[in-house]
Amino acid sequence: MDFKTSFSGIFESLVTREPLFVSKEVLRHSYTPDELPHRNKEIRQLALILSSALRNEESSNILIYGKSGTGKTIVSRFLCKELERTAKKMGIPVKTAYINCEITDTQYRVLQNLAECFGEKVPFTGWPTDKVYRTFVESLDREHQGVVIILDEVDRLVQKSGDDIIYNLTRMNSELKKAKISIIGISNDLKFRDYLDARVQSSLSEESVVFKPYDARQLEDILNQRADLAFKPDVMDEYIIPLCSALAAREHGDARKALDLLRVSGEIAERESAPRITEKHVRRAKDRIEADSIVEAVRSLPTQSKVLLYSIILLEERKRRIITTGDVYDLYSSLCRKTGLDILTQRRISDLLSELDLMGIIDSTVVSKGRYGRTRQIHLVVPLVGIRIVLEDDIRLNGITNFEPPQRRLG
DNA sequence: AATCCACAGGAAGCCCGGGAAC
DNA sequence: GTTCCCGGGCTTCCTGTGGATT
Repeated sequence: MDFKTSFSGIFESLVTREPLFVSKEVLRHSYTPDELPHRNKEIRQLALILSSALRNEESSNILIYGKSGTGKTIVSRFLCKELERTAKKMGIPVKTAYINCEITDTQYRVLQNLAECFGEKVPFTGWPTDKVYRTFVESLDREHQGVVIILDEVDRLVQKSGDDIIYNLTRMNSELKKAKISIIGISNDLKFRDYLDARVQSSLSEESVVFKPYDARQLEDILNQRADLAFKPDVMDEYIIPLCSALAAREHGDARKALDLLRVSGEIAERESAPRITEKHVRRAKDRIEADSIVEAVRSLPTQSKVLLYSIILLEERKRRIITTGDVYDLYSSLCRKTGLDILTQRRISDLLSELDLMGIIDSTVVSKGRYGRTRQIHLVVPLVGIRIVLEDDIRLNGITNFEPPQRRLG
């Protein structure tokens, strides 16, 4: 390689390049714009329900359904902000709390988080749950106030820890003397209601609002609105936004994906010092977003899952026949012996495989092979080479690279 | 029709680290 | 220090199962 030609002028190009962005923040998920296109109906519907908090009345609990990237979270947060602002102007005490149940996914932690939102100090573990509950109730009831609690991804919480928390929260009003509480549950799962106990079902979804996926044209409006703020004028071809919208619309109208796509396209173009964003950048952005999320997911896997995944890769490379749970477990065990790691039971491995399946790293289907039993058929759905490198990067997996798996007798 | 394989996946309970309260 | 709680990772034990084989 000729260093003189390849690197000469590198600083000039960095200094003189014109950034395409005015503000990248506008394209991030955390940004809440002043206007939310194509959600007027839902906003009005929800505002009507929540407005009773401003009249110091008990307001209904609400369940919001919709797939990811349909604006559920952003609309709820927007409304809470507005509610608090209006209440402050009117001199009415209203407080809102937002909890993401994907992270806060046990009864204890939800209550602990809520208590902390209201200024209580509760350790993240140690107390009996009912004590945390009491602390929270007392903290709420110290003054007359309306309280709105958003439980985002509430389906995850119920799936993991049952619906006791929801039951307790919805029942809380009968215990409160001064404060009034209402709950907004947000769920990605449209069938979520069916998993709930009948009592909880009726009390949580006194009102329900469905957020339909955006279609390509609506996504375009959203992107246009943000792009005006995010980019300098005239930095992209006019079909870039329709393209991003169309690509995202194919994936059930996920606005978040559309925004990511636009932002990353811009970043790629900027890094190349391109004067404009073109289709080429969008295509590349799409590939990169997909690859990055896989690599990140694999990198953050616990060691045991990494070894497990590594054995799937080795088997996949041999391509002898369809991979089953038993095959993977055999190879996994010998890898563990070689590295000195504990060998987990097949039961546990079965769960880890389900997790990998859920993450979309492998694809597995349970099939029955008659006399030859019931098992999972497994295959990798991510690029083999890429994740192999990520796995071999892990120091703890040292010593298993270039591992020759023992031949397994054929069944 | 009965059998049997190779697991899937539920239930219960253990162990550990983290923490509070006494 | 002892005793209590919580949650996560894990094991043990278990029942269930679809269809080829007997």
